[in-house]
Formats: sequence, structure tokens, C-alpha cells
Amino acid sequence: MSTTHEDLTGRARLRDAAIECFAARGFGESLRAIATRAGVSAGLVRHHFGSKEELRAECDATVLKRYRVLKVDSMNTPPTRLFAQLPASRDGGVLMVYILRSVQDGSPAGRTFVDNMVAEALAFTTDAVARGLVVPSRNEEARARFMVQQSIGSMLVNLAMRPEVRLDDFANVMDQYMAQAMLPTLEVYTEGVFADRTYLDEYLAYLAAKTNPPAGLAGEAAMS
Amino acid sequence: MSTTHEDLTGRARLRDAAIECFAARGFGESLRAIATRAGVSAGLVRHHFGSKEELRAECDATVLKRYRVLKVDSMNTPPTRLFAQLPASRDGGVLMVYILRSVQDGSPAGRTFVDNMVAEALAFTTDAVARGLVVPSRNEEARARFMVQQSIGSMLVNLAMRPEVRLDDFANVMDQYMAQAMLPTLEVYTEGVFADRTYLDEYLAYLAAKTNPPAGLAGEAAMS
DNA sequence: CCGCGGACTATACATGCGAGTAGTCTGCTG
DNA sequence: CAGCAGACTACTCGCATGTATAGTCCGCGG
Repeated sequence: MSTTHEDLTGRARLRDAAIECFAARGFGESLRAIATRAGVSAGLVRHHFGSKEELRAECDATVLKRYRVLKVDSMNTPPTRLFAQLPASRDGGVLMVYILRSVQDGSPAGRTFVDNMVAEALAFTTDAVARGLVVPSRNEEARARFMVQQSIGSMLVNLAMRPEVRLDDFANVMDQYMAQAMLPTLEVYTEGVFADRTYLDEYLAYLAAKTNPPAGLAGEAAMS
Repeated sequence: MSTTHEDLTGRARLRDAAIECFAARGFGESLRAIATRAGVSAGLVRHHFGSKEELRAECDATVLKRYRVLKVDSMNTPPTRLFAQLPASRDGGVLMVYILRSVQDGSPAGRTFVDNMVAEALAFTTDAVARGLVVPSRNEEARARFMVQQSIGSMLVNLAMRPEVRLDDFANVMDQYMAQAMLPTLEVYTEGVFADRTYLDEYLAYLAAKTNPPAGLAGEAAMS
């Protein structure tokens, strides 16, 4: 939905063109390229936004807003699958890639996106744990953050590996990713990877020894 | 080891300075900054390497070589822990961050690094599966690739989230990451996330239905 | 002592960028 | 019709970067 029309005001056209350019080619894309894509001149950016930075800020805000809308939509309509509802459509794909680029870029906006997702994931998992659907963790917040970092990160790496993301196939790219990531994800998440608990128990013992140093042992003097 | 000395030939000094600059600030770092860090002038880059591209190619090759050395070292000496041997030292940290930046950058070198790690991971896991240490997968290659993408990716996201990586604390950054990622990693890998097999079995059924279309069902016409 | 060659510097391009300025076109309002 | 305001364009400026050129310094073999 939203913006298939071409009869938008110049400001909105410029913003949407910038979102697609940023998603497709990264935030290094020049104002001239963005303006060309929007069918206007480069100087107009300044007229409407003042600077490239402000343009991007508006793009960030718009993407976050639309992401939230898509999120609640996908939460309401089909509660079938756990992941992958987001990038189903083309619009969702653009949003997802834009978010990935923000994270890749290391910008504050990227942090905002990630923090948002972590909060959502934490709420989701704590609820799912309470309902017995998900195994509890010794540190729910750390697990939620880690899993979000893994999810975003694996998509990011996958995206970065492709020689060039065609401007149009955002949805296609995400679909391909899902096709090759879904099976391993589900395997690891339901069956685990290690056949026994040795590594985990050893690490837990290590942690316990570090926080509760047993009397009679010296030498652990990593000051921090 | 390797390069704490300052009495290296100009070419090597320049290369090592470039590796550190690229790792610390990304590949956009200017030749002048690199030259300044190496204590020489910018024109010398051209004299020794011809272009920035060739400088970077040499950095890529050097990093890959040193990474392999560190890898086999850590494989031989302490077979205690499974992960995290790599970025123990400062040198390892620089290498790791350089590799992360290469992946982030989307360069062919990044692909090389990842493919390398995937091959290593695949060899490792198949062996571990044979020895009963790791749960088998329905597609070992896909799982290995996915797990590498997740590992690299989560580090990448974590790195990108930090406001600025100090030039010196490469090892510190990696240590911090390990401290916060180790517990969730081990939990997920040994205990899984989902409490039951529903999602996995549903997806497997979906896959089976897609590859072996049961007669008498139409409507699945997603051509690709 | 000569002088030759390579490491190295200083400086000058050429390019692409964001930012800034001035001016044109268009539509609405009185 | 007058004229004003805002959307929009064409052009210029300053800056940073990679690249290229000319020249300097120094050690080593004759």
C-alpha cells in the first residue's frame, strides 16, 4: 500500500525516493542520484529538508513508523509463523533492507531499530516462556538481545555477500534468505547443536567461580 | 607477536598501518591518514602499491594469512573451549575486526573470509557429528553457512552498535562481546529455544509438500 | 669522488560531493 | 489583472579525496 502513486507532493516523493536509494545502495548515495530518482533537481533537497542529514533523519523516522505499522499488522492477521512475516511484501522488504543498512552503517538510527526489536523480542519471549512455548533462559534480556543481533546480523551478512541488490527485488532477496535460513534456524532452535551439556555446564561453573570466588584460590586478579 | 617493532621497511609499516586504520575506522579511511599513522607521506602509498585498491588487496591477503596462522595455533595449543580462541590477543582482535569490516563492506575479500570460515565450520561439525558431539542436521552445509553468518553477523551488529571503537582496545571489544554472548550462545546451542517440535515439524511438512506435491492439490503456483 | 637508483616528500591536478545563491515558473488571492 | 509566495532549477563554491608528477635525500658500488 502507501506509495504506489506518483502524484505525491515533492517533499514526499523525495523522501520515498531517498528511502529506496538508501536501501538499495547505502547511505553514501548522492543527493543528485536521489533527486534524479524522484524526478526533481538536487537543489530541491535543500529547499525542503535543509541538508542531507535532515533528509535522512526524516527517512529514519518514516521507516520506523512504517515498520511499526507492518509489525502490528502482521501480529494481528496471521499468527501462524513466528518469523518472516515482515519482509513478505515489497514494502516490507524495502523497510527491512533500510533497517539492515542503518545497522550496517552504525548510525544512531540503527541502534534505535535494534533496541526496538530487542524490546519486542524480550516481551515476546517472556510471554512465550510463561506459556511454556519457549525454554526459559538464565538471562532473558541477554538472550533476547543476542538473538536479535544474530537474526539481524545473519541477514546483514547474507545481504552483504550478494554482489548487488537489484533495486526492485527487495522482496525477492528476503525470500531467498528465508528459504535458506529457515531450516537451520528451526533445527537449531528446537534441537540445539551440542549433543550434551558439557560446554554449558563448564561455562556456568566458570561463571559461578568468577562471581563467587571460592576461598583458598588466588590468581584470578583480572581487575576491571 | 609479528609487528610490535617500529624498524620495519616502509612498505610493511604502511601495510600494517593500513590494516589497523581499516579495522579501526573502515575502508573509507584516507590514504593521508594511513600514511600519517605509518609516519610517512601519502605519496609513498603510490610508490609502493600503485593505488589504494592494491594496498587494500595486500592488506586482505596479509590478514587472511595471519588469520590462518592464528587459527591453527589456537587449534593446536588449547583444545579446551570451542569458540573465542581467536580474538584473545590484540593482534587477533585487529584481525577479527578487519574481517568484520570486510564483510560489512561487502567486498570480495569479505566473501573469501566467510567462505573460508564456512568450510572450516563444515569440516569441524561433520567431524563432531561423527563423534557424537554435535546433533546432526538435515543439511550440514546450510547449517554451517547459517551458523557462520549468525556468528559473524552478531559480532558485526554488536560492533556497529558501539559509538566508536577505540583504536587500541580491539581485544577489549572482542572480550566484551564474548562476555555477553557466551551464555546465550551456549544456552541456545545446548538447550534450544522452542519447547516443542511443532514449528520444525510443520516446516518440514511444508518442505515435503513443496518438493513432493501430493496429487490432487492445486494452487501452489509460486513460479521461480 | 662520482653518480646512480630507490625510498621518500611536496605539490599539483581532476573529480565528486554537500552546501549555498540567485533566479524562474506556477498557481492562488485580492 | 496584479503580485506575492512557494515549489523548483541552474549554477557556483569550498572541501576532501585518490591520482599523478617533479624533485630531494641517502646509501652503495665503481
